[in-house]
Formats: sequence, C-alpha cells, structure tokens
Amino acid sequence: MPGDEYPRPLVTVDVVIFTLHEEALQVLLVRRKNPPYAGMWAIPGGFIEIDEPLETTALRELEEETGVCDVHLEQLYTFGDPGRDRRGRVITVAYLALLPADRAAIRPGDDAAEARWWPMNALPPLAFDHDRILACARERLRSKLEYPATLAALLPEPFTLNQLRATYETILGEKLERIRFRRLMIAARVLREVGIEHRTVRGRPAKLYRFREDAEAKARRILL
Amino acid sequence: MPGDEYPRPLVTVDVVIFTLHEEALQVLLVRRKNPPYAGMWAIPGGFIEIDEPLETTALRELEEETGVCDVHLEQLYTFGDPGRDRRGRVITVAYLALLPADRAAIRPGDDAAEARWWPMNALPPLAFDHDRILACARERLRSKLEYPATLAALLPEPFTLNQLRATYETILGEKLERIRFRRLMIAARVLREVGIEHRTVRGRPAKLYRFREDAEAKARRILL
DNA sequence: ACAAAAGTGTTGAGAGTACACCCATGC
DNA sequence: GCATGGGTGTACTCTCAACACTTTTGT
Repeated sequence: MPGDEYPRPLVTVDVVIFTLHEEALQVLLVRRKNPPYAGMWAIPGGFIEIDEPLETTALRELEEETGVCDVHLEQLYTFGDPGRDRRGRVITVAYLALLPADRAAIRPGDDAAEARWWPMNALPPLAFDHDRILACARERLRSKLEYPATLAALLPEPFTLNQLRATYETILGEKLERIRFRRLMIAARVLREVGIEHRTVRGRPAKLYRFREDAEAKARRILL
Repeated sequence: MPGDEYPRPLVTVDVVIFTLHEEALQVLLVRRKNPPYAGMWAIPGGFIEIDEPLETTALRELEEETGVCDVHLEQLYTFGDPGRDRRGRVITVAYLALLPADRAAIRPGDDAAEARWWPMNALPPLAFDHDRILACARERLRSKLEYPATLAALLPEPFTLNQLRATYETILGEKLERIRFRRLMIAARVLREVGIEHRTVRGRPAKLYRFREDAEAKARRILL
C-alpha cells in the first residue's frame, strides 16, 4: 500500500470538559494508571480505533473513563510536537465539552484509576503537555462568552439573570456591573422569559429565562 | 513499546494558502502526480516526518511543492473521518496561510507535477475532502475581517483605504459603502498614515497606510 | 416596617450613518 | 475647465453607561 513508506505516529483524542461548581470553573481529570506519568492527573482521552471518527473516540473515551456521556463536542486544537509524549510521536486532537452543574456527577471507569473535578485555579501537576491544552481550552471558553447561547450547555435551565452573570464572572475572572449586564443581555435578544423564581431567602424573586432556540446572536460589549 | 498495541494512522499536514489577484480570492493548488486522485488538483501538503513539528512539515511541503516560503501559518482544523482517503486511515491537520499579491509568483516543485492559483469561485474538482477543507478555510478567513491587522499578510504595504476596502469586498463577496468603511477603519485606530499615493490616473491621490504594529484592535461593525 | 434583592425610567455622552460638500489630480 | 476619485463637516439617530428610583419578597 502506498503509505507504507511513511512514519505512522500514534494518535489520541483528548477531551477537556468544564463545569461550574461552587463559584469556580472546574475541569474533569483522570488519574493515570499506566506509565508514563502513572499516578498523575490528565485530561480524559485515548488512542483512536482505526475505523472510528475522531468525535466517536472522544465520546467513547470520555464515557469509559468518567461515565460522562451525551455531551456536545467542539474541536479545540491539535497538539503534535515531537517529544510531548515519552512513548514516541503522539499526536493529540483535543476537544472541548461543557457540562451543566446538575449533570456533573461522575463515575470513574476502568480505564482510569480515578476521576474527579478540579478547580481551574488549583490544578494538580498534569501529565504530558496537558497544562498547555487546558490553557488553550480556557481561552476558547472565554471567547464563547460573546455568544451567550453557547453557555446553555453550562447552565441548568431555566436560570436567573444573576446566575448567568455569575457564570460570566467566573469564566472571565472579574466582576460585571449588575444593571449593565442585564440590559446588554436583554438587548441581545437571546433570552426567553419562562416564569418566576421561587424565593427561599429574602428579596424579590427573579424572573427565570431560557436561551431562545434560534439564538445565535452575538452580545456585543459583554466582554470588557 | 507501550503504544504498539494501538492502530497507527497516517498523518498529513495540508496548507490552504490564499492570495488576492485580479479582484478575486485565489487559492494555491497542486496537481497530484500519484494515485489516488492522480492528475486531480489538491491542497499542497504531505506526510509528517517522525521528528518534525507539524508546522515544520507544513512549511517544508509548501516550499517543496510550490516554492512558497516564509509565511505565517495558523492551524485551521483537523480532518480525520475514516474513508476520507482511499489509502487507509489518514488524518490531516490543515493550516491556513496568507500571501500578499506581490509575492504570489510560484515555482512548482518536484513533489507535484504542477502548481497554480485558482480563483475560489471557479475551482476545479478537488481530490479527497479538500473541498470541505477549503470551505472551512474560507470561513476562517471571513472571521479574520473583524481584526483588520490580520490582513496585513494579504496586502502589499503600504496600501490605500480603497485597496483595503476592495480586499474586504472580495473576501466578503459584497460591496461596502466607501465613506462608512473609511470612518470605521479610522475609528478602529489600527492604521498609521505613511504618505501619499503617486497618481497615474485621474483623481486626487490617496493617502497611504500601514497597519500599526501594536494593532490588535477589533473593528466592530465592519461585517454587515 | 425594614432590609434585601430584582427590576425600571431617565438622562447625557459617544458612536455610527447619510448627506452634502470640498480637495487634488489628469486630461 | 471639468470629470474623477479622495477626503471632510455636520446633523440626526441609536446605543449604552450611570444614576436614582420602584417593586416584591422574607423576617
């Protein structure tokens, strides 16, 4: 066959999956069982099968290692520097996924010894160049804030405007002005009012919203 | 070695390189010498060497096949569907590059029988899934219009505002209002005045501009 | 009644558009 | 001079930030 004279690297697919929990951005990591880096934490992922689309590999490995399934994937970046894996030339196609807090319960699978959420601002030492991959994922997540509807995958619906604002604040790592945020979101026409909150603490109950199904609109000026 | 039990696909790196010529967006393609798809047109690219970073492969193949060198590359997307290449499982990491018109002279290399620029609106039939890759590249290029400074790589500097507008119009495929465009570009503060055009035809000579070196600023509202 | 949280009205500054207009050149 | 393309002045519109304000709840 024609390709036989060319070197064949190994190819893995890794998945950075984020959720929000306790006012912090969290990422799902697995503890590696096998060398290299046995015992260290890493992004879930694994080698491709020969007849398997890349996204299928991503979903399969994610479920095998963490029990998480049924998420939307977005291709992030491909990391292929020689030397990034001691096992030889390994090229990794990284994907990004988001999980709403109410689905963030995880069950470690058999491929990995252990799986748990880690806050992005207090990560353990990571295997391979996974710190670089996480930095890349964080950037991508930030850029998604311009399109509020993409955060649907990160919020339990319905939500209040203040929950949405807290989400933005967590991802941006800075405070946003309450009234300004409200007005910009309303002006972006991406939300649909679906009722009113049931208050358990003092204060006026907030309106509840969902994202409009057709909402691709961009919220200008949210980032600042 | 640990990875030996896993399937090893072939990996190629392909480069979509655009230029502007005669009011049209052009892409550099090579005619394939070898099967599969021998004689058909394809994006320049080739198989990785085992110790070579992906970008190095991209630059090497580009130069070998077309003579183009010294360009800035941006990773575009990784295409890995099984069945996209008859030779077996081939995963392709696609890159995007831009070339100013005054450097668009090309010299076909020995890897490919022939290389030439094709206008994006009159492409020949393409090998593999390269039509998909081109569609992806075109989208990415469009999205770059929000950051005018990235077009520096596509324009001979210095340039007039009308040349810049023509660039936008070509990429967008629609006319932009002259005065509106001028004012938005000036307001974006990404340009530096560097002199005045030498007129050969009738009309007032235009001012010449370069992009400011520090200009990452975003020009809002250009796209419409 | 009061504190707390949610939501609204209003004003003023600034950005963007559309129009008419002025400027510099070749013929 | 005048046609042609480049550049500016101006007035009107629209958006958005900042402020004070009202509404709705739990205690």
